[in-house]
Amino acid sequence: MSEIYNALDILRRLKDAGYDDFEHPYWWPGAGSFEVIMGAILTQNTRWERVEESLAQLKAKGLDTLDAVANADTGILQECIRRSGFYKSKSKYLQGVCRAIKQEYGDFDTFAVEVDRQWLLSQKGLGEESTDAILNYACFQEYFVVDRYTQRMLHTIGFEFDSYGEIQSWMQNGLKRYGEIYPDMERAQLYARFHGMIVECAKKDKKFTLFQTG
DNA sequence: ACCCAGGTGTTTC
DNA sequence: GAAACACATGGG
Repeated sequence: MSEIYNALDILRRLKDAGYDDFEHPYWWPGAGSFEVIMGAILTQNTRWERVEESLAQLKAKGLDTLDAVANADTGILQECIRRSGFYKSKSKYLQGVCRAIKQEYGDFDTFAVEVDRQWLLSQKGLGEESTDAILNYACFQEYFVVDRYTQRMLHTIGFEFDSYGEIQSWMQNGLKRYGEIYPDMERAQLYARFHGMIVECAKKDKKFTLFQTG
């Protein structure tokens, strides 16, 4: 098996192992929609299955639009997302972000076109990962999402980094020639699929044996 | 009973 | 800056 030297090698190995097998081209459920904002906050330090339950609860209460969440009763909102953990903080963040988006951009579609990374980072409850998840999966912008899975995978391979930004740069710079593997794919979609492959690999193969040497 | 999960904010050195 | 801690629920 060939060695891992850069992000392109990782991408190639995941693809060859069959992890590029998605129902949707952008992997994240509801990509391009308001739902991504909800999921990005709800999934913080929480299993995705809990997020799916919360999203279903929210939808059942009609809290699946920007306006509805912005105007929601806080108690109802908290009850819907309780099983995702940190429900008091997260309800505050969800509502705060939705209200800020309404005030600054008016509606989700305008937000998706006009928002930038700095604006998202200035919102309470949105750190680097959640911000990049929204930028990539809701706005289709070219930001690679660095999550705990990605960090663990890189550590398993033997790479050490000091910060989120270093990892993101290393991944994005290393993917400059991704066209060798995916000739006709948009860069934003490539980032999304790559991140998706890492997550699916992590779930199936918690120790990342696919990347263990020796 | 203990540890972890698709993080982030606050406090403290 | 970068550690240490709180935030909360639920499954292995």
